[in-house]
Amino acid sequence: MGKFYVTTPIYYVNDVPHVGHAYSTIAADVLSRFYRSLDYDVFFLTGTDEHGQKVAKAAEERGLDVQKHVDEMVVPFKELWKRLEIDSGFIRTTEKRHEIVVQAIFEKLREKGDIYPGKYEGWYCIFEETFYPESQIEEGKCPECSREVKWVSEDSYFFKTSNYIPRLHKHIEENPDFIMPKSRRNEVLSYIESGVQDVSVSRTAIKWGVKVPGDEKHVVYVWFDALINYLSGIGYHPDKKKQDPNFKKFWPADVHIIGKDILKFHAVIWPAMLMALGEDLPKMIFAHGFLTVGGEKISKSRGKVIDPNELIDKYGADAYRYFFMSQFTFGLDGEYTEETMIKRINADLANDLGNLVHRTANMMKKYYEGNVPNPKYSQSDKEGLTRDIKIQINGIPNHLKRYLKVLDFSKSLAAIWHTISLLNKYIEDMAPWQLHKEERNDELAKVMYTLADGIRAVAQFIYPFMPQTAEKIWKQIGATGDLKRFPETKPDIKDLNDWVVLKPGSNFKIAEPLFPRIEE
RNA sequence: GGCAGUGUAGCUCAGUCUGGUUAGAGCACACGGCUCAUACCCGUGUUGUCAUUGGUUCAAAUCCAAUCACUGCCA
Repeated sequence: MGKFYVTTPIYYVNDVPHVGHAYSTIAADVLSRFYRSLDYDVFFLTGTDEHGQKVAKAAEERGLDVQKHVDEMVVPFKELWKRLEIDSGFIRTTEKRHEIVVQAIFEKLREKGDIYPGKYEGWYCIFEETFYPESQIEEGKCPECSREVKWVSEDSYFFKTSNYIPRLHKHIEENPDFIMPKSRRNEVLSYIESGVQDVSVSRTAIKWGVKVPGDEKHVVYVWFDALINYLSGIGYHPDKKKQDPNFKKFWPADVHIIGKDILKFHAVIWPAMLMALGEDLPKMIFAHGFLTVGGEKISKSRGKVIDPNELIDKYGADAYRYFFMSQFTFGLDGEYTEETMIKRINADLANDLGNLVHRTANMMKKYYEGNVPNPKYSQSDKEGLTRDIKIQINGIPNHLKRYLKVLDFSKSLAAIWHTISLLNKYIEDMAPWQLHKEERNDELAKVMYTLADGIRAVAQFIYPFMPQTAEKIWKQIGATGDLKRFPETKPDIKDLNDWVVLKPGSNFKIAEPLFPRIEE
């Protein structure tokens, strides 16, 4: 089977984790679980970016040793990922395994002449850790954060980004899926067509960072340092003899999930670095949109930070995951309100999914003491509602493969929810309570089995999105197979009797509703 | 200032590339049905000058032009 390597950005530890961080990370986790369930060998990497001026300053303000400070700051991230059922590898840029690789890469590129010494002069914003051209500066203020900028002149190493731009341009043109969505791809194309300067990759004014080998008054620029995590996290080393076998197995990355704000670093500088190293480029860089509140970007300075922990406390991890994956188109901005979240939880999770499982459980108890009956599908089931259900379920795996290939999470969930609606409608149309009253036992057994097995399929479909709920359902319906093995599409449905997956006799229990309705 | 994108039902959006049956979905709302269920589910229905104006065409939400509003990237 194939391999799949997915990454999120590594998050800057100066922030407390917010919904934006969780958004990228959940998306990556869904992909990672999905491909695992298809039997791919999956590596999912997230982590934290812990170097840079801002971090050192924050530590100083707290009167703490910087390493100690970052050791503390990383904790809320790890805890949040645990709560959200994020199943990933984790890298910190202050780890030895990372720093060694950064230095080795720096050294290799310097020997190659791709990194050369020079002088950097310009307006610099300490907060953003970015230089800005004269034209963007108004009244000495940073165009991003409006803090004061300083004129800085310092020795610096430069990376010959410009060398690789023609090749990069060609690569982007020839690989339409390299930068997604398309609007971002156009942005990058027009940006590199306007001319790209070599980037400064070291600082002398900063101490907290990876030391430049052989020139220790320099520290490696945070972005150069940070991007390398995608390699160091899977055991890369420029010296092939020092590489971990994992690297060969997983590189190139199948998708880097990023926010649209860091597109240029990932779509221009990063590929240039990889070309300089002679490594393959990632297959896809997907820049998702921002979550907005009141139409504005969520930001600390505007006081619009939303703490994921609060929402998880109130609604649970799976409802959280479901809401953010279903509500927004991944490449576009999306407006967040808690009211919408409550609506979606009630309508989709409580009414549709939760109630489907619950009502089925009740009938199963009433008619069969909770033991899933053995169906006898007959000739007449070659058409009609039961077959419709089977066909619908049979189509889902391919839908999901197609949608998730382009990171369309909301369409994926919509397809699954369409199945859930059909199952609810199936109950209505077949009216098991009538069949029971009239003692049409064969028909009743067939309907109840179809429901139970339909729920089994739904549990497997939602597993990548809502692992806890899938587990709960799996247990509740008494399934014994592997929940985490994605059901494959059957090429042909000739005889429904060939399609008995959930074992008849399984004990389908009544349990607490999966998602209680939220009353406002 | 340059380039790009967006503007469709009360809300969130699909449809636009490759013009062509009465413009769709979900939510919300109204009515009806059902009763196994978490007052749930099922059915039916309402609402749209498809941003504006003009053009091309037998035919435009879809193509073209201009305008307005908002957004992004660059300067």
